[in-house]
Amino acid sequence: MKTPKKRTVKAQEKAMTLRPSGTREESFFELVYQVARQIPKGRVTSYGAIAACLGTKLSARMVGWAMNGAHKVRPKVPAHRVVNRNGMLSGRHHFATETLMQELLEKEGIKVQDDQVLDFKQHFWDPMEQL
DNA sequence: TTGTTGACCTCTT
DNA sequence: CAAGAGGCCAACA
Repeated sequence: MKTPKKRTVKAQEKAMTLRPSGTREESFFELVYQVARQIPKGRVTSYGAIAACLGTKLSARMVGWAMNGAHKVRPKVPAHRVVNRNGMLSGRHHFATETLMQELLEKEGIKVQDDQVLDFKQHFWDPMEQL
């Protein structure tokens, strides 16, 4: 019996390539992207909400990391509609321009001030509501 | 190969 | 009420 606690790179790669369950390329990232794409215009959500929708609210960090390549995947993922639990534009620094996120949100009808979404609760969109 | 970091969230002291 | 630590998964050095 080999202690499975030790996850070697090979094991990870194997899990990603073989997929014992049968799933092919549905990794955490893909799920995040799909959920983020379902965000309606003029609405915003939080990383934790997406993570919770996937079943692992503890992996909220991964959601943010997934957004790191959001602009690389196609179709593009509206990462600007995703903010933290406080409604703060924590990821604005990672966009092409720091104001891009705010501009996009304002363009969709969302008011942002002080890197914070006004009426965040009002514009909040729950992924579980659609899924 | 291992170790550290990362656009977070929640609990505990 | 505020601050600190823990935990998740994946990519980078």
